[in-house]
Amino acid sequence: ENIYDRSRMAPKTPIKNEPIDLSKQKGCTPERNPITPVKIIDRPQPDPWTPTTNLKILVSAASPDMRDREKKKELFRPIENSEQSDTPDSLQYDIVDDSTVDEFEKQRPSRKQKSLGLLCQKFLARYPNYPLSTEKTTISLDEVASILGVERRRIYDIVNVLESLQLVSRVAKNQYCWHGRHNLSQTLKMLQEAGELQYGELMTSQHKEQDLEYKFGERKKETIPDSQDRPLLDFSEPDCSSASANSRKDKSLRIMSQKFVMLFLVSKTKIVTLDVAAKILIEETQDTVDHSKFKTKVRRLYDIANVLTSLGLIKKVHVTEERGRKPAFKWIGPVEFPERTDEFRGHSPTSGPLPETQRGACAQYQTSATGNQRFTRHASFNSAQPCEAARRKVSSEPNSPRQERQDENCSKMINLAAVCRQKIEEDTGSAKNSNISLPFSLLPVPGDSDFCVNPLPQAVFPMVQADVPSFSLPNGISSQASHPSTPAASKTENGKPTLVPNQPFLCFPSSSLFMLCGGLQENNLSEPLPAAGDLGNRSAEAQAPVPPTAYQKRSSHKCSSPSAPVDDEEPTAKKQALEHSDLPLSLVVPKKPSESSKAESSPGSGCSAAVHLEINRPDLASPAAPEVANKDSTKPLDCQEKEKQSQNKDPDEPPPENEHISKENGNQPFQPQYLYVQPTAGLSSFNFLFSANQAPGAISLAANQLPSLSVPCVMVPSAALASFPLVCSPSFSNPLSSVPDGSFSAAASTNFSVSSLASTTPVFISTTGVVTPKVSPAPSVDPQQPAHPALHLSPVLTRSCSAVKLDSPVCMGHPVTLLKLQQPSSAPLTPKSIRPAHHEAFFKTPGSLGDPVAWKKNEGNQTRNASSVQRRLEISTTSPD
DNA sequence: CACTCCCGCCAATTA
DNA sequence: TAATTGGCGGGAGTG
Repeated sequence: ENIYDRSRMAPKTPIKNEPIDLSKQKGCTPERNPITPVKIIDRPQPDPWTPTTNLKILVSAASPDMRDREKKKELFRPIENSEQSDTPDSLQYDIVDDSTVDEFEKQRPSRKQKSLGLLCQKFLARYPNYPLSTEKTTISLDEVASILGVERRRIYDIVNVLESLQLVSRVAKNQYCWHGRHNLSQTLKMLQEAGELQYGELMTSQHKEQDLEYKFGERKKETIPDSQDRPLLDFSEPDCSSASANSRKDKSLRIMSQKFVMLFLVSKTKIVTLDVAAKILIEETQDTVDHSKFKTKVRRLYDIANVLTSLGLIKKVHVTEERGRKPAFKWIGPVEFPERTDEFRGHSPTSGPLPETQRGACAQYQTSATGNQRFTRHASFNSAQPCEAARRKVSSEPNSPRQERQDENCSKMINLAAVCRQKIEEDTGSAKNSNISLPFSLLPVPGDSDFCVNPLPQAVFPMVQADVPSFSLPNGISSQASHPSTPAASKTENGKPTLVPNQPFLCFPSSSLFMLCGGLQENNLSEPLPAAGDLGNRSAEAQAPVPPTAYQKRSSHKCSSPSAPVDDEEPTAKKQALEHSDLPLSLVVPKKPSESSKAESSPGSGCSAAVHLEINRPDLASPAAPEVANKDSTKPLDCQEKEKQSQNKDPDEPPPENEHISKENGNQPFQPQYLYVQPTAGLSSFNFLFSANQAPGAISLAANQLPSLSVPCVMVPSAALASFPLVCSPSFSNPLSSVPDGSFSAAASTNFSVSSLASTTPVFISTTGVVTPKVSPAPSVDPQQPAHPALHLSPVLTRSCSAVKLDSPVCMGHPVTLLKLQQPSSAPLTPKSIRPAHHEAFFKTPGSLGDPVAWKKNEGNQTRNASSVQRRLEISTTSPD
């Protein structure tokens, strides 16, 4: 560090080419400022020039090996201890062999040693992950290049990617400011949102069958106003913006990196194959896919992937499909973004108590968003590189450059999100004009808009957060829900608040799964749970012991973790464990599922889709729904919003229990209460809705409180993504006995298995009442008989769902039935029918999407601006000193 | 041979 | 105009 400080002095431009060997300079004291950047000779000399050098060296030495290992193992274990180790995960692993290797390594700098990934690690090693806010670390490109012994060009590669994640920002020529990972979670969150908008459809729709599907296997999100189908944005669409020069920037590594990350965040499996990513990223056309272009894209993706790997956000895996095994990357970073992922990821396996934090975060988020909105304008276009333009422009405004930058970044992101939303809105509703950025929250869209769900993460969050802390959802839910609900419920029914409050949930942290169990209260409950419990004995334990509250054991990790740390980074060990389930390295994906098969294969997708559908169809919601909504209002605030959206669905779902439902609906005696759970950890975009009241009576959870169990849960894929596996067993509580009504019964237990892929993804939700009554006979349902039956799923769902039944390892022992919620309407649909629609959606280019014109217009304008904008950042150059 | 991806030419941007 | 950035793709290293 010392080094830099000094060195950083004046930013002189370095001489570019002189081949000075810094390498030799080892001797040199770090101090020597690398004013001129010299190229260093390739061989990286491990010699310690600077104090930190040693570390680097070690790392480097080890790293190559490490990399290899990675492949084999899981390399990333988060290192908790080392603070120094900047890089969260990756770095550390390197350390392994250090001693031995280095020398010899030096000797022969194999290609690996020069790898960008390694280089990136070295780079990251120089800076703290979480720098004190106070000190701003300035990065001098030249300096770094010389220190690391590489050409600047390589540094740009790294910095550009880091910049896309806002780990650094460009301050001026040759100068970058190191921000560390403080903002990482926010950035990811924004990307996720943007990604959902942008790619949600794709994901869902993609039919590219070959490529995409297997991966995503599903269309996760149609949630988006499919009707419109338009993707939202194109962020960086290069093509469009010919106007200004989108030219370079559009294609920029930076944008590509963001998109790439988005894909992960949107993907339910969290695995993205290179080729798919390349295709998606080649916005131009899937069609034209030039081979050459494709190749180039892939090269770039490797570059990006190497950096992301160094950051510990992804790891390489292989997806096996028919054709064979394809290289792919799996997201191992945080899935949820509480606010500060960082913290979590660090370690706290325990439930991260985020509540406040998150809220705070949210608040900030919003704030920033709003604050930034101004940026939005620029960005609005955002489709095309909003980011850069924004940032650069912003910079133009001189306030505090740095801050602004960050703001900018945030703003950019936000803008994007906003844009997306807008679009969505537009789609849904109507208004198109608005270039404007919306603030943050989505708007409820007129009419259908409900779907919007996605958009509102914030609101949701709070809830979750709250929950999380304690035990993750359950508590929070229960608590919140209960409270609010209680009154209502109580009124309605016996006045028991029971609904929510007591529900027990189980969450399985498995990366993707969540289990929700209702009705823990009852003793019985425990049983079922336990079964499930495989995953976590604890879960069982927890539940058992604690009646009212739900506890999630693992969930705590996950759920709570909204931070989702689990998989992500932190717990290596955990991770591994989880991962096992998830996927080791290779996955096999059913790429081409025959249709029928397909259903099976992609349960998750199906489900998601189904869910999605539901969402979309407000119609479903019986008239009651609205009312309900109102009522809901009584409920917890947070929830309400979500609920609204969800409501539609819910109403339906509950129905599964015919009786109750009917009653309910009619009477609405129960107010349907839903709890919305934000997708916290791992779930990227799922929303959970729990109907607090739902069928309380039906459920008859005797327990006063417990009744909650019976509450049907609805998963809503948040906007697009949704594809997470969830399992909710409303009835869990006693599936058997529990169902007084019977209606429930079936639903009661749920299982879901993770499909192979699934491990990560599939989620199932069973609502107590399955939406479609048709199927099953409630009565018949046995807990054991899985599945089935009872519910009916929309076709789509069905297939997926049906498949679902499996027992995943996760599954608990006892057989649970899975229930899927579907929309009523859906039933008739066949998957096929559905698909087509999706197809279209597929890759559309932005233009294709919505109104091309409109878009373009906007974009164009913006673009111009953007283009015009140049980087002004300059450094005041005042040397710090 | 297929994957990876390093290397550095050279154009677009900036200064 | 010079320097900085960074797209791009040849082709080498690896397995």
